[in-house]
Parts: sequence; structure tokens; C-alpha cells
Amino acid sequence: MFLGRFSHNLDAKGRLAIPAKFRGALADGLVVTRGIDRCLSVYPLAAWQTLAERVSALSISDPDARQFRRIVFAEAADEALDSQGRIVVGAELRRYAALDREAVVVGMNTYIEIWNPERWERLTATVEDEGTGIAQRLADLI
Amino acid sequence: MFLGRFSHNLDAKGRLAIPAKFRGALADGLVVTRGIDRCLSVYPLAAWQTLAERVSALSISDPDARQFRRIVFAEAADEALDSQGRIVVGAELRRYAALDREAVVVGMNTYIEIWNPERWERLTATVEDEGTGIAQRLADLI
DNA sequence: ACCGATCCCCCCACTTATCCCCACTTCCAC
DNA sequence: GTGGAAGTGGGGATAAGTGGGGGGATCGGT
Repeated sequence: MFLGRFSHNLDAKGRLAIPAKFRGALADGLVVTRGIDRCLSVYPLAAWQTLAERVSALSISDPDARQFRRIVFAEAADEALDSQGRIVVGAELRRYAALDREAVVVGMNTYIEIWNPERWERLTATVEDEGTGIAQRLADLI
Repeated sequence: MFLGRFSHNLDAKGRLAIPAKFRGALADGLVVTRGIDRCLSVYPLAAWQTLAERVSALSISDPDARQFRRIVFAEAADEALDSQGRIVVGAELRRYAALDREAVVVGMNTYIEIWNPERWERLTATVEDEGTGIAQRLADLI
């Protein structure tokens, strides 16, 4: 269960420390890939595999499905935590998410998101202002 | 599990280095053949055998199925990694995929695709900013 | 049948990138 | 205040990617 928000630094080699609380659930391996709204998503290996099976099961004859499959798998990276509990974020994923030195690591219950700090700030500021509106919309879901 | 995208070079002899991460799954042998959309597909031997059975089982009376069968089987080559982890891409397969010196090697979960760099670029450039759309579709599968 | 040429495979060498380990600093807990 | 764990940073060893050269088998020609 991933909860909470943390500010960590990427070093010169593109390494990012994962909060100690999150490391247990990622000990068996993890997959980093593109997320929604230009962030990165980190999945525990087991969660990723069920996801990957569904993507692989999509039709071969549908061009859209082929395209989709290529993006999903080509930009994903399966990794493991190093001995200091870090992951390596490749150059292409850093570019996609506009990650330079600082990064925001957010627990999203079943997975983790990694954000450019300004983007995260802008997004949450918007939510706080319109917060009541969003809350009203989503209250129905509970 | 094949994940990630890698840029490698073919040398003068038509040899192509397979990313080190992929080699384990190909140690028992592999098959290179023509893929859909003018790329090449590389399958581990075991995966190839199940694929070959399914393709063989396609209807004989369906013209599309016959054509597909020809594409897949006619130029297929069963190979093994050499001692440096490379495969040899025959002249006819290179021509089909427009491979000269540079090549993009893409993990597709259960198999590998090999692309001409410009073709790959053209295919994925369109998706870059609707990458969020892709990610949303991915999220729906969770 | 023998010789020669060609093709293919294996081995070697160099450059570059990746991984692993170690050390320092900071923050929190006791 | 002290001890320990977490975050941060750098350096060295090792493997990966790339290119070229040599030896052996095969095929064709004489």
C-alpha cells in the first residue's frame, strides 16, 4: 500500500531514491513506465505482469492495438532496487516527465507516481482551488 | 519478459547485438522472421512453436490467411546467439525491414521487434503527446 | 581427386556504459 | 546528546556494444 508524498533528488546518473516505506512492496522487482499527464508510473512486478498480459492479449490485426502495445512495452523498464533502495530513471523517461534534479514521489495506493515538482505544484494548486467542485463530483463514487 | 527500446548497429557482416537483458530468454534458440508493418520479429524458440501451430491452423481457404502464412514462414530463420550475444540478419530480411546500419530493438513482452530507426520514429512521433491518451487506455486495463 | 576460393563461425581487442560498493551528511528517534 | 537509519554523492570494477581478423568447413572448378 503506497501512501504519502516525498521530495527526493535525482543524482547525476539519473538515480532516484525510493522512500523506505515503499521498498518492501518493490523488493521482488518493479517496472517504470510512462504515466498519465506526463508523470512516470512505477508498478510492483506482480501488478505489472497482470497488466502486461492484458495488453499482450489485444488483437494482432488491429493497427491501434499494435501501436498501443509498442508504446507500452518499448518505454517500460524492468528494474530492481539497488543496495541503497534506488532506481535508475533512463534518459528517455526523464525527458518525458521533464525530470531534472528534483522529483516528487507520490504513493497512489497500488502504484507510485513520479513528478516534476512544478507540474505537481500546478496540478495540486488547481485541485485545491476547484477542490470543492471535484469533491462534489467524486463524492457520488464513495 | 522483453521490455525497453535499444539502438544498436548492424556491422558489415549483418550481425546485430541483442540487448543483454534479452539474451537469457533467447538462450535456447530463436527464430527471426518478417513482422507486421515492415519490421522484423524475433521469437524465443518455445514461443515460436506455439505461434507456428496457430498460424498453421488458420483457414486454407482464406486468402488473407494464406498470405500471412507466406509472410511469416517463407523468410523465417532459426538461429542461435553467437558467443557475443548477436544474431545474423540475412540480406532478404534486412531488405524487407529497410535495415542499413542502425536498428532499433524493441521489447514487446513476449517477443522482440527490430525496426529501421526512421520508421520507428515516424510511428511513435505521432503518439508522443497523446501519450497521455495511451496511458489512459492503459489505466483502463488495470 | 585435388586444389582453390568463398563463406561462415569463432575468437580477440577496444571503447563505453552500467552496476556495485563505499563514504558522507542529514534527519529522526530514543 | 547519541545512535541509527535514510538520503545523497562519487569512484572503481565489470560487463556490454562494436569492429576487425583468423581458421576451418564447404562448395565449385580444374
